[in-house]
Amino acid sequence: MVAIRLDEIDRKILAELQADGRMTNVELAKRVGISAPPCLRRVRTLEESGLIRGYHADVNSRELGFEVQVFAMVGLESQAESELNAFEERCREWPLVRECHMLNGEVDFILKCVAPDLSSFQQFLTGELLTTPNVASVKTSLVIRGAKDEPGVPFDVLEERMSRTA
Amino acid sequence: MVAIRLDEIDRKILAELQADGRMTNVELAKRVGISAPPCLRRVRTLEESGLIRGYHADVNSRELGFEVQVFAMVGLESQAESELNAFEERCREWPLVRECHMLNGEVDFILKCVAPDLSSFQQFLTGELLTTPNVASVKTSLVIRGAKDEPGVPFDVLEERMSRTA
DNA sequence: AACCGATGCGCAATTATCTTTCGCATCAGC
DNA sequence: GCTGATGCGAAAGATAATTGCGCATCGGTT
Repeated sequence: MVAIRLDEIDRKILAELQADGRMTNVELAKRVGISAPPCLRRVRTLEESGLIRGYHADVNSRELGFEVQVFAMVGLESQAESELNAFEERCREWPLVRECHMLNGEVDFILKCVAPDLSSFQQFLTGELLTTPNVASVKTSLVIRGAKDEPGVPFDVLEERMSRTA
Repeated sequence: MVAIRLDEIDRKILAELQADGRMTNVELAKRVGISAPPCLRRVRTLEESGLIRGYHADVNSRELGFEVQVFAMVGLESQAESELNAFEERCREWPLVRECHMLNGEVDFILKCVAPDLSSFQQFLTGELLTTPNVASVKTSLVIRGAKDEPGVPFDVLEERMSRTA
């Protein structure tokens, strides 16, 4: 993963593909103001550099049958590095856990979970999470409703910064 | 948004496009075991039904210059519906706030934020979030490191459920 | 049991897009 | 003012998307 120098065209490409990852290359090229071949080369470079990690369809989880979304705050008994790694590895194995972030402050981890219904989440909570060794405390909060869920990063903030730096 | 009956092929399509949203239709068709034309028709139907909300490139935010990721727990003075809506609307306008979920329990909202660096987050926190009317308390937690960040939903859990129902 | 409309498949042909190759322009460093 | 590196655009062949159409299957009906 080499550090890449991005020009404005690259940033536009990223912004466009973040907004619509299935855009055709010719459409993308048109929007960023270059022809298709160099545009494709830039996209490939961005992919290979790791700046673009992948492309994902944004699936409506509720419609699909995942009615429940929960944030879980987890505290561990021991914060030794090996214990932290062990817990993270567990999280990677649990399909209902979609995100796991280590935090500063009183809580060690925050988990974003989904589940088909409350009872299957409770089952996961009591049967899996709470019985995991080294887990000291778990506080869960149900998502009542979602107000905003934007994927990725705000490119307008980035552009603003770039123009100030330049 | 009509309720759609999904068969196994549809679920496979969703799973594949969630994993790789830029897959060509012919490749997708091959993987789910039908020919290209009906596969494309199914994808269009899934898009129109709202089950597929869109496609997004997964951009490496840290590489791009967003070094800081923060979870903010927000409590409001008043939880009247109009006040809740007003706060949600504010969140939608803040580019640094990527997600905003209303929670049950002591905290009213959880916000997932990104920022280029700590100082620009502090600036947002003190200059915007904390000065917003009706905001009673904000507790922030910096993400030390990310352990898991899977987009979308676990289709294997879904398949399991379906087979039990059938 | 035979009919029949609805649904959904695959094949084939057309159109659009992707991808490679090549030559040319620009620019930094010497 | 030379020279190598970089990146552009045009053209062409390969691949994929998209449309039209005929056929099979499946329920519901007579």
